[in-house]
Amino acid sequence: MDRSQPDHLKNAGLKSTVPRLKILSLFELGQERHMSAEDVYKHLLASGDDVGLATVYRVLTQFEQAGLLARHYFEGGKSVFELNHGKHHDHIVCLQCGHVEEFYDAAIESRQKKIATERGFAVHDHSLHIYADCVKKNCPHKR
Amino acid sequence: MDRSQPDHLKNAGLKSTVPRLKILSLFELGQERHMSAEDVYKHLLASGDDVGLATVYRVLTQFEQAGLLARHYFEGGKSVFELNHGKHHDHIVCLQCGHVEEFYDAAIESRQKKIATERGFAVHDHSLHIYADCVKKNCPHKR
DNA sequence: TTGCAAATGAGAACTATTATCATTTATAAA
DNA sequence: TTTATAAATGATAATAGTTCTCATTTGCAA
Ligand SMILES: [Mn+2]
Ligand SMILES: [Mn+2]
Ligand SMILES: [Zn+2]
Ligand SMILES: [Zn+2]
Repeated sequence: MDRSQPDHLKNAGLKSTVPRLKILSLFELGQERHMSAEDVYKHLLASGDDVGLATVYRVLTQFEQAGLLARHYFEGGKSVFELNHGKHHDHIVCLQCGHVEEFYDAAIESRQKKIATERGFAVHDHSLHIYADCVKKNCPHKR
Repeated sequence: MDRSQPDHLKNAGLKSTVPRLKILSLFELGQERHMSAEDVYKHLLASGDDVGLATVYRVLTQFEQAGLLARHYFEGGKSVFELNHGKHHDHIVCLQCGHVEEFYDAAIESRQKKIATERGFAVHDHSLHIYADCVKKNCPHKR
């Protein structure tokens, strides 16, 4: 059986407050999969929920630490977050329209691990971002 | 025959000014390979050369656009620069000591291109950063 | 209900970077 | 060589993203 949002928070050791529930459902409703703090803040404002920007930042970081969200650092400085479904993947970011596409390649993953291990590193994590233009599709995701 | 620094600048369409020459030789002397704007600024101060911080930022960006330097966005927000020797490579960053190690893997590179192309993207560039602890070496590169 | 640690919100502070603009400088013409 | 001038510089203001501070509010357990 599915668990409710308050349970998700409780399991993460976070008490279920109004701002946390609102932010979590924003991601779970899946309107937009990858969102910056500012994106989240604006979505909340737009739906009449007034949550402080500082709270948005705090909650996003807490959710990341609790494993509910994953944070990515794309070019452009601001971090973006997405629901953490436990499946690691990498990203292609379209430089024209900002569209983000996900991929996973077992061969790339294993070569990375091999390379780092051979050199005496214990891998924590990695990021692989491909910056490109979605030419064939003629950028259907204008922003 | 090797070309002088002023020639490097001239070839890049940049006139050879004192700050530009100082910044270029800082990278060419190779004391530190990967440097942030702040790193460059501090090195210059330390050697008695007073170049404005704004100039450091401007020159680094110009050198990047001219192809003299490559810029990387590691986690932590600040960009780092290194001499662009024309050979693309990726990075392993030690989370303990900050040491940066470089690698190149043809298999990873070609899989990336294949994946992006199959999905209709024209790749501009990519970044692959592995974040790790250099355990075997017991972090010999303390910062 | 009440108690209170935890969470929140408003705004200050901070960090990295870019913009503004008066002054200086590299270079090319005279 | 001077000189003209467009480009470059440096001080500092401004901006963007994010974190910190602290007085007030709130979830929740007794
Ligand atoms: Mn994703
Ligand atoms: Mn490098
Ligand atoms: Zn990956
Ligand atoms: Zn690569």
